[in-house]
Amino acid sequence: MRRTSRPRSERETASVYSVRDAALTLFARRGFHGTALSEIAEALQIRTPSLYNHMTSKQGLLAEIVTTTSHQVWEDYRHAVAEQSTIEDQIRAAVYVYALRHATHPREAMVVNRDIAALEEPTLSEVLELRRRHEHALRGLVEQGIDDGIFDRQPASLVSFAVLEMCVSIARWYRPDGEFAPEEIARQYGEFALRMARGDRTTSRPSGL
Amino acid sequence: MRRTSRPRSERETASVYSVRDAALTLFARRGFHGTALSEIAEALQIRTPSLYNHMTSKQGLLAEIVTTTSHQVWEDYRHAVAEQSTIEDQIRAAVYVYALRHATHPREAMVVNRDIAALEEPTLSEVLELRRRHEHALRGLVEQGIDDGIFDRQPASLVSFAVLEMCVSIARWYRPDGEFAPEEIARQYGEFALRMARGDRTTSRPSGL
DNA sequence: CCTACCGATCGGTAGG
DNA sequence: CCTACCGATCGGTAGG
Repeated sequence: MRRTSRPRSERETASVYSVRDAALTLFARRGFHGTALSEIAEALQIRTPSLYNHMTSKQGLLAEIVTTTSHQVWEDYRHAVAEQSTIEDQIRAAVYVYALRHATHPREAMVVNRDIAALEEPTLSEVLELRRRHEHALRGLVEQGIDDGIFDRQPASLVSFAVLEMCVSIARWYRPDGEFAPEEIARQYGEFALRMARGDRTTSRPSGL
Repeated sequence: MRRTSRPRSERETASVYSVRDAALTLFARRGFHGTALSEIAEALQIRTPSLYNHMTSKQGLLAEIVTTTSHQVWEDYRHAVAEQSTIEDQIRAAVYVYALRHATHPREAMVVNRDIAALEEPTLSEVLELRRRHEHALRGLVEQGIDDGIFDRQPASLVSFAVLEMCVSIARWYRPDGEFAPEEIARQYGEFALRMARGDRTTSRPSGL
C-alpha cells in the first residue's frame, strides 16, 4: 500500500499518486515554500521536468491536497453528526472523527494548517469557506447545548476554536509507533471537548432526565 | 509605540528594531520561506542591501525572533507557577500567561509555531529544548494533580499537549478589535485546562478538605 | 521519461 | 544608506 519514497524498480514508473504522496511528505516536513520541485523529483528518482507528466504545477499539487482534505473533513463531520441524536453525542462524534483524521493523516493536516496562505484564488476562498462552515457547525452545537441548559453559559466561539485547534495539533506530535492508538486519542479528545463545554456542571444529563 | 509599516520620514532611518518588526509581520503572514528580503526592505522603504546594516542574515532574523520568544515563554511559566501554591492555581496561572502571550504577541506565536523547522543548528536544538522543558513542566503539574487525587486518572501527556496547542491557536484567530480582550481569553483558557484535567470530577477540592 | 534551457528571483557581497 | 553585481536556484517550457 505505502509507496512513499519507495524507489522505482523494474518498469515501474511515477504516477499521479506517487507524486502527490512525495509532495505531501515534503510539504509537511519543510512547508510549501520550503520545498523545491527538484526535491520531489529526487524522492521519486526522476528529473524535475518529468514531474509535469503527473501534475499541472506546484500550486496545483498544493490545491489538490488542501481541497481534498478540506472536503473530507466536512463530510466526516456531516456523517458523524447525522448518526447521533443528542447534542453531547454529536459533539463527541464530531470531535472524534476530526481528531482521528489528524492522527491518521498527519501530513495532510500539517499542510492544510500551515500552507493555506500559499493557496491562490479561487481555491483559497473555497477552502476557507469549508473551514468556516465546519467551525460554525460545531459552534452551533455548543450554542444549542448552552441553550438547552446542559452546558455552561460561556462564549461558544472560544470553545469551538479551542476544541478544533487542539485536534489539529495532534498532527504535530502523533507518531504511529507512539504510546497511543489513533482511536484512543480521538476518544480522549472527544471527552476533553465535552468537559470544556460542560464547564462546572456534572457529567449527568439536564435536570429533566 | 507601534512602528510597524510606518514609512520613514525626515531624517528617521531604519533600525534593528524596525527591521525585526517588519520581518515579524511578513514571516507571520507568509512564512519564513515565503518572505523575500526584498519585501522586508520594501516595507521599510529602503533597498535590500541596506537591511544588512541592521541584521546579520535572514536566518539570523528568524533565530532572534524564535529564541527570544521561546525564552520569554519559559520565563513566563516559571514566574507564574512560582507565585501559586496549589496545583490547580499553578496550572491556571501557567495556562493564563501562555494564552495571554499568544493573544498579545500573535505574530511571534505564528512564526514560532510554523517556521521552527526552518531554523539551523544550534538554534534549533536550543529552541526545541526550551519547548520540551515547558511541555514537561506542565505535564508534571498534571501528573502531580492526578497523584494527589484532584484530577482524573488519564494520560497526562495528552492533557498537556492539548492544552498548550489550544493556546497556540489563539494566534490564528485573535484580532485586537475582536469580541474578547486578551485577559478574558486567557482566563477562559485557564478554566478550559482545569476542566480537561479534572475530568468527570467536580470543581471542589479533594475529599480531605 | 529525458536533456537543454528559459527568465525571474533568491540571499548576499563589493565598494563607496 | 546606495548602485552594481554575484552565483545559485527557482518553477516551468521546448522538443523529442
